Amino acid sequence: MNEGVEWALHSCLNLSWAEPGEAVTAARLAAFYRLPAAYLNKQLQALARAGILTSISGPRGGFRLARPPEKITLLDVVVAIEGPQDAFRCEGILREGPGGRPEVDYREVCVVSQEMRKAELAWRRELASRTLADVRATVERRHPGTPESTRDRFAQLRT
Amino acid sequence: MNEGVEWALHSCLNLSWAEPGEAVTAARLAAFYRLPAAYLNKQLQALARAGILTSISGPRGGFRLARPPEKITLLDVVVAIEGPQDAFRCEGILREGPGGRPEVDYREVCVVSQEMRKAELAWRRELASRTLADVRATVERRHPGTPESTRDRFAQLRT
DNA sequence: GTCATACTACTCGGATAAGAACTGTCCGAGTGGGGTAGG
DNA sequence: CCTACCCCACTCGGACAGTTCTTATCCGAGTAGTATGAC
Repeated sequence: MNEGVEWALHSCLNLSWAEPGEAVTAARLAAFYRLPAAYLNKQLQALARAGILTSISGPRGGFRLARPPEKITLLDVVVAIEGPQDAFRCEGILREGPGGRPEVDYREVCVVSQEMRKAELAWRRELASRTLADVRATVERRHPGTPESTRDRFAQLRT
Repeated sequence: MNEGVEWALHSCLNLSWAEPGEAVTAARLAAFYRLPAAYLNKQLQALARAGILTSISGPRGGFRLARPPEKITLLDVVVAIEGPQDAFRCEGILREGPGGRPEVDYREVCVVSQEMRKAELAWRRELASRTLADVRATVERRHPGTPESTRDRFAQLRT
């Protein structure tokens, strides 16, 4: 799985702690964890294309969450970065086997493919059941000072 | 996920239908689905290293299952090909953040990492609950002629 | 006829390239704010 | 003093290289079977 997934999840989390209505630039989000700014920008663009973030150009621009954290699941973020295709690639191997028919969709017929999809569905279901708000609440319960310190860090990085 | 996973799963399944005690060469397993023989051989080597297959050199050599299909889970095969590491790479991003400590294992502390691991565990659990024997039984129920036709194919490919 | 031996063909195993995907970097288009000059 | 305009700095966005991982290929080490010759 792409490394950008980790960056995207943490960046979304940090954005959820930003001042309401405030846009945070990719440079500041990157400085938070000493990440390469231009590359993080690329990932944030993907999140914007997926409708998870809104991007604002120009001075005072940056990114902010496009909808409340309760409406953003971890699966949304993962799919935005990784793409919607399944991790297990069923290349229709049976099509090349004996008695294979080109017109058959072997993702539906192949038992191996079905089992792999079932497992992947369990993974997706788990990710879809957790929202950004859930994660944020857990973090705040364990480390109550996080929201304030995050806002402070952003303010400090504003130069 | 590597394409070799699909090849490995189907090859193991085909091996489970081979004559008991018969070793099938990588070339024949590859010809079954018109796969590149040398590369499939590489995947089969990984399965052998993982203890799923036994490899025999020389004439009349090849691969066969190292243990009965009831004792081989889909997870075993996936791990043998993909490696044991998690798909979600937690690079300890928090270590570089404010107040990060180098000695902390952030896979245990980071809430994001925990949620991702939980999802991945669900995936692994699903794969571990299905054995090669289960898949084989399902295939035989839907297509009763498969065992015989598979053996015929192997015999035909023996030249 | 039997046995030992050397040979040959066959298979796995790891070392070696080609290709694709991920990671990282750069510069241009667009935008909003602030300074400035005029009324 | 107020307003309109212009310039500039700032940010995203997509186009452009470097590196790692996946995919594919090849040749050598080892082995089992077989043919051959001697006894």
